[in-house]
Amino acid sequence: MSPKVGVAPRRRAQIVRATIRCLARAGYSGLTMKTVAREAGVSQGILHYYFADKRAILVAALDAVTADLDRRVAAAQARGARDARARLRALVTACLRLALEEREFWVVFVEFWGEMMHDARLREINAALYRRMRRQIGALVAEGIRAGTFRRVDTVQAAAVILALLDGVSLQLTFEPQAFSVAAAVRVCEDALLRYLGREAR
Amino acid sequence: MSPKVGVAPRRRAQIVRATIRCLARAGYSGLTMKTVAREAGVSQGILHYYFADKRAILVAALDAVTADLDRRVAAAQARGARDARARLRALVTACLRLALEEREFWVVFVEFWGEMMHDARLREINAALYRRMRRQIGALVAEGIRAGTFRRVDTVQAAAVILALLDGVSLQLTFEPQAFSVAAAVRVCEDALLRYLGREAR
DNA sequence: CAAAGATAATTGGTCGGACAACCAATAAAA
DNA sequence: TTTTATTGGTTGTCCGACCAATTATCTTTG
Repeated sequence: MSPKVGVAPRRRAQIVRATIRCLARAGYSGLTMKTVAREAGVSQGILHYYFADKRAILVAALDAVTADLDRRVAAAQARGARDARARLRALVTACLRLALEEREFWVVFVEFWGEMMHDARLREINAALYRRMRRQIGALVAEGIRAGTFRRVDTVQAAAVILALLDGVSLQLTFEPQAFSVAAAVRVCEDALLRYLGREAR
Repeated sequence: MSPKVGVAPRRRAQIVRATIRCLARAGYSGLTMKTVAREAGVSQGILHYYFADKRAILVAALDAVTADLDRRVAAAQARGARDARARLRALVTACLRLALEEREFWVVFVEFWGEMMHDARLREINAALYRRMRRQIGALVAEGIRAGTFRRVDTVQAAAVILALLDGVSLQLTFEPQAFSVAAAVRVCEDALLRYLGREAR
């Protein structure tokens, strides 16, 4: 299909990054091969040299976005404190900041949700990301339980709940940024989660 | 622009409903005036008689979907028990069932999220829906507080948190229906919310 | 190590098709 | 008979895909 050596990987990445920028700027419906080619600074024909068709570029773009998303989350975890509660706060902050301040990636991610409804391949990429996220969050919760910080909650359920809350709050932050500040959102989320996970009511 | 009497309102509604069905089936990117016209059983020319352009149809469609969404939620509230806790459960159940069983509306709603990023008019319609939902949920929480069922939480924050949780869980239900059943999702949500709102740990 | 040959990379341009928008003609309703 | 409603067909535009031709980059070999 496409070469595996030489400049190929770099070109592919260049095209994918250009696609993400175009998506962030004009949206899914405004995405054309022409604008992508111009954004990447290459000719239109080359897009079909590196990708079978437009859809293949989209799949690669979602792959790149999801990879970037959990790379960022992992980074936030790495430099977080050892304490489970502090690491949970770090994760929450990282996710919410991403939604409001790194608009490009979050916008593209939300745009893909609509397409996933009608494309199993995109859906699977997203499902894999969510499995990784839930596993990571679940491990964090389990750690807190072992340390006696959190109550003995079902870690699988807790991971789903926490991820859901983050997605939902991120959405509200994105659509109504004037209604909530990131700091306030982090505080609210943390408060809600500590109450959900806490061993006793404050 | 478009007539306000005669068959006009019915035709407009007919076109909008056809648009929603097409969106649910083929997605935003697969939506064409031709398919909408065929789905509505009218000619293509008439779409431009009742709507200025394609975008206007989309705006009307989002209007219809949001109106339907909070009509359904309100209905679930109306036949719910008087008790705040039971009404919260009814609201949670209604929202989650909507996401999984009334796929048509939920799919279309999620598809619009992507477009909202690039269209202020769509964004405003959505923001209005969310304000109504939060107001409704906030009132429910306030009622629970007055009755002594819930702790003295900030009702505005609580409404945002509850709505966020519902959106997030609905998304996971939609993309990975095999991973969660509706019943389980309702149970998990209710457990999480009661712990969040409860006056003391169980 | 350099010329030659092979392969990879890139271009500009073309093509059929489909799209949104428009309109002239006409049927139905008031 | 005037207004409202509807049609079928037309139009110009733009899209994704494709391709022939050209250049750059490796590989082999004399």
